[in-house]
Amino acid sequence: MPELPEVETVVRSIRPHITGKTILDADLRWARTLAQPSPKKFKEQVKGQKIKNVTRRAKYIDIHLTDFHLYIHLRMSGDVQIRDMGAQKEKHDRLILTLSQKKLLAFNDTRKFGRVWLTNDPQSVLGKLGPEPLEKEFTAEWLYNALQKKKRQLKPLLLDQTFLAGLGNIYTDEALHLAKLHPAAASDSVNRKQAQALKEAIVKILSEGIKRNGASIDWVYRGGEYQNHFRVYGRDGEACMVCGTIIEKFYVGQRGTHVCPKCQR
DNA sequence: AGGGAAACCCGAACGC
DNA sequence: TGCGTTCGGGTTTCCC
Repeated sequence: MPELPEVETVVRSIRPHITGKTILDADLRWARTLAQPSPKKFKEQVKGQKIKNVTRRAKYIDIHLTDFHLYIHLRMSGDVQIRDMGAQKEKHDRLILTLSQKKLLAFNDTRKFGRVWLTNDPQSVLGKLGPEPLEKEFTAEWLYNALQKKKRQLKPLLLDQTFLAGLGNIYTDEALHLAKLHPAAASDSVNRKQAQALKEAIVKILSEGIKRNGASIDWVYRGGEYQNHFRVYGRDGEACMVCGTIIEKFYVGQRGTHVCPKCQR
């Protein structure tokens, strides 16, 4: 399931292959994939656009075009693939862009949760996002102050993309374990030292995920192997790698949550 | 404001 | 083996 490190992996893998190419045609295979604008307008507008660059903001893939930004959010099961012209269509393809130089860009998404936007106003898509955890703006001081201003459980707050943009369920569990903080703890109960530890844990966990090309639980295509290095995620019933206590699983804010009851108070 | 629930989806995993 | 049920993941939206 694509979280930030998986999205980063996709961006890095497609960027060198599509930058500089022109979009010749668009085949929209499931209308609801498109969040904005209408399918007809989308096709009109995207044709003839040249791909200038591919970047990432939080979990949004940002394809910079001549006059627009094409944003793709992979949500749960999405993937973006480059294929040769004439390649067989795949079962869960939602959008296929025909590119110059006989290439195709396919957005494939089994569970149909992923969405695509075409706009010349980045704010309309990204406007509400919080800071980027791997940028300089994300400091321990900022985190401490931001946590103080809220009275929410730590994990749901960290998952809130308007608070901090990029953490998903897996990496949040991992970061909280590394920082020795309990997911249900009140955000304003975290002291400066703990905020510092949490900041460092988040950066470390995300960087580690990127280094290992993502976790790929049911997202096998990229072959990420971070899943072999989970500290707590999916390890309920097994021993904590730090203290040997049995990892527990319960729900916080409707999300499956994994915790070492001894390390995380 | 924050929390809970439901909705959107499918396939894998599970129970019988 | 086959069939029905449950689960999970990211995000939005609605309700209390």
